[in-house]
Amino acid sequence: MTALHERIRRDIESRILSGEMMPGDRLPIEHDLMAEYGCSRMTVNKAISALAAAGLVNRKRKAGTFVAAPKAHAMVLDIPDLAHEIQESGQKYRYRLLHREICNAGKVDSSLEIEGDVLWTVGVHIADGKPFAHESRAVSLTAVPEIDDAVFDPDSPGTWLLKHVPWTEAETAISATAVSDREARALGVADNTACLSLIRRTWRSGEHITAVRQLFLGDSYTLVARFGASA
Amino acid sequence: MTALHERIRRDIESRILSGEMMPGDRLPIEHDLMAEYGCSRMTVNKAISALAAAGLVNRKRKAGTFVAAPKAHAMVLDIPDLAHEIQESGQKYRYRLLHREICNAGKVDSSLEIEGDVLWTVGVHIADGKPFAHESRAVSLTAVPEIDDAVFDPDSPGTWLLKHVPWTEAETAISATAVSDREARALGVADNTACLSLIRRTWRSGEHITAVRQLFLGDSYTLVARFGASA
DNA sequence: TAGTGGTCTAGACCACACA
DNA sequence: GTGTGGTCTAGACCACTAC
Repeated sequence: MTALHERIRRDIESRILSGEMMPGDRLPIEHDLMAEYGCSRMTVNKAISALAAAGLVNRKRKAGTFVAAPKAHAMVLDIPDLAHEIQESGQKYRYRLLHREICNAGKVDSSLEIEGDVLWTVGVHIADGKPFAHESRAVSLTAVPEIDDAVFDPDSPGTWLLKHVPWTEAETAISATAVSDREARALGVADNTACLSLIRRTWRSGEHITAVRQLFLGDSYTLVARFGASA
Repeated sequence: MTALHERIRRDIESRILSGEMMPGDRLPIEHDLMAEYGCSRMTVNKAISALAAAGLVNRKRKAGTFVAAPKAHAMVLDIPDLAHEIQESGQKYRYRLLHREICNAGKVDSSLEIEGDVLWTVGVHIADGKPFAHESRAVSLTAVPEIDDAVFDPDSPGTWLLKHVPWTEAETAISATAVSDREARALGVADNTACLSLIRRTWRSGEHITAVRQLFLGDSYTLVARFGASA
């Protein structure tokens, strides 16, 4: 038994997603939907408000409720967790630490855009013995002083951070780049191979916690973003 | 004057996003929030339900409402519209059609994964006279027969489709690749330059409308996905 | 079993935008 | 003015589940 407001929402949503109702079409007014479903206005309002929050419809006083034009930007991007993803597919995951150093952020890859004293780590993510991704990470020692005591060979610094330091904001920048010679060696590929570069920065109440740059081989890793098909 | 339920939602949201409340912490029960804000239970419920819908809290009967652990996957990806983006930055946008053909989908780049008879177009997006992105697109003639009459030199096929054929579902796959010699010539770059590849497919009520593969120079184009900072 | 959220009602007044 | 959504109330009963 699904809730009535949920049934109303799905009814209308499916009419929109199926193309039966086109962008710009006007929905019945709340009063008519009350009659149609035999319920109170609050229930109808809850259903339509949910659609409005999801961006499927626009509501205007006096004018009514209209099917919105789908927005191509603002898709939902699924960024899988490396260790989890690999283990799910039945492969054996491991992180291999290549470099670890306490230093000033100025010494680290400038694309990470972090400041102050940091713990800088470089390593590779390995699936069934095969290098899968290269990672260069800086963790702010001001924000996370206790990370100095952590050990990173079975688990990656990312896993350690997830367990110990919750973040409240994150940003991921995606671009393509050719691997440098050092990175190519670590990954076991030819120089200048095309790689997908993910730079992720996380904050906690405005304070920068960590920045990481991960390189994936271009032909073996794909990110997918979706819009629609919420059913 | 903001609505009361909105004020309650923001109050609690800011306590979570600031890190004042940690994942796992329990929120006050609805009855206590009623007293705190001097309102009815429906109003409190609307505020907390919105937080639950946004994934910031988890609600459990008998147990209470708890701050959720932030999910790294499911970030919001902003995919800018090419023509719009370029014109906003004060540059002059143009699309140059390189190839146009009615053919069977089998002849087109297999990565587009489309079937049946299609209109296949290849072209480049140009900003201030400089090639910016390479595009190969297939449009289903079954779904959009009228596209045969369209002209694509001032506007791109994507722009035409946006105006004429609303879609209901979309998927974007992001990867990195080295450009082929033909693509490199069209873009005016060296062979094997690392590029960001976006493959987007759109549907309308389950029917495949179009698939497009766009290549961007790796060092001049970045996608950004965000989590948090909803204020 | 009892505490908590999930849902719903039948009203009410207000704010806005179009006529 | 008038029609539409925006918000809110003061209850009610139910469903789940941790205790």
